[in-house]
Amino acid sequence: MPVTRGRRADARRNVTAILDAAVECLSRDPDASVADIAQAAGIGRVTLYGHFASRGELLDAVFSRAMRHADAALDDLDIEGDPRQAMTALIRSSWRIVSQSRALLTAAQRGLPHGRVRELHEEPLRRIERLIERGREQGTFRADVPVPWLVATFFSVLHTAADEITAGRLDEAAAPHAITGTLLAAFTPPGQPVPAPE
Amino acid sequence: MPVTRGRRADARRNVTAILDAAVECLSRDPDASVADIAQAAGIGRVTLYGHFASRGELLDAVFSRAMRHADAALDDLDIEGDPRQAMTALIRSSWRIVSQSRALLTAAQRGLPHGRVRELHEEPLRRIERLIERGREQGTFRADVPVPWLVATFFSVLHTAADEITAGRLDEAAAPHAITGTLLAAFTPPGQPVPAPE
DNA sequence: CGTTAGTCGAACAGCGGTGTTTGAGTTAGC
DNA sequence: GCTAACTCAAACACCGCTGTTCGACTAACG
Repeated sequence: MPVTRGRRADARRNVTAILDAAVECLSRDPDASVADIAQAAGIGRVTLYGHFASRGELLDAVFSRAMRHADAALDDLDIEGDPRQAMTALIRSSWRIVSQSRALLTAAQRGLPHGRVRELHEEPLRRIERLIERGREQGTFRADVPVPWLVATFFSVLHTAADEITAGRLDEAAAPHAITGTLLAAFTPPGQPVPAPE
Repeated sequence: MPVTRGRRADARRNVTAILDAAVECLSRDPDASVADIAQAAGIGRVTLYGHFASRGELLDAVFSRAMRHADAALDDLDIEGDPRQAMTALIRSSWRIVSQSRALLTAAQRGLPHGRVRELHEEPLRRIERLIERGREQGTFRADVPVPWLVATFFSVLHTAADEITAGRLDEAAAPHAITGTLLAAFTPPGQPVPAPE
């Protein structure tokens, strides 16, 4: 019952402590146990179960909170104007978020029911979709492949970059250039020249 | 002890039956248990352990066999000539393989030690690397991002397409066009026009 | 046709996780 | 300062999985 209001102050404090600890633990190990998380939060396992009925419920809460934060961070971003410039900005902001909480995604994909991850991604996803559609109408982005495919490509490239960095095959400093370069090229309509990134 | 020669005929038959069943089970459920696999192979669990000392060893055998098959399938493919055309051909062939055994990869990533999956990917991976390098030297592919990054992009896009199909968001028939279109664009040097796929 | 390699089911031990109960202790809030 | 809300450690039952052992059975191979 993680209702955050009407409860005692220490209870509320504990809920966020659990959530924070969960983020930390799951980022380190996507299979982290409830016991691990409780310990990292500095509370007893029983207390945790007092707030979240099951491991799944906790996972859901953790991930959906992270997505809310991500979406909020994207809120103060100007999506209007030249689609290509807007896209570059959107990529940069998204990259910051993804590169931070990539491990969390793995945990969510492993422990949440099929489709739930996507469901929680819905809002930030629609942002990208809208921008792509606008760019298509103006002829800036390619129209010979479906929009959902371009959206998927967007996410895919970001996550791949994160993976490559963790694997030590991609320099963290070189990532932004590689990502934007790749995505802007992937979005360019056949026949048009690939824009130089940055 | 999966030494395939010098053993009795039924033993050899069983080993391949196990491997086949494992592919089938793990494709359906990446967390399939040893019991599931044994049952699907039509043999006892004990017999399976007679051939593979542990779950991990079985998984390794399954996946490395799959990779050997994949690499062999790529062998009769002409990589010489125009890099762009060669790349298109390589993408098509790789796509056939990936789209078939994508679920297997998930199982391998989950159950094999870190890096082992990549290790087994090494040979087919080098194929792509060589082609990309050749294309760079000729100015056909972009040189402003690292080669390993382009290789990672290659795999990433293929796997994403497979995921999108399973999720029902991408039409199977539309996939090849989307994939080659995206990858050829992503590989194009800044300033050069994006080639029309196919 | 005999020997040996291989198979089989049942049963066991061990592990690590989840989720629950109990009863006593502590802290917030009025 | 009283009470209700909350915390906590320990212990429990339960689950499914892995990997092993046993002894009997059966099929391959020479």
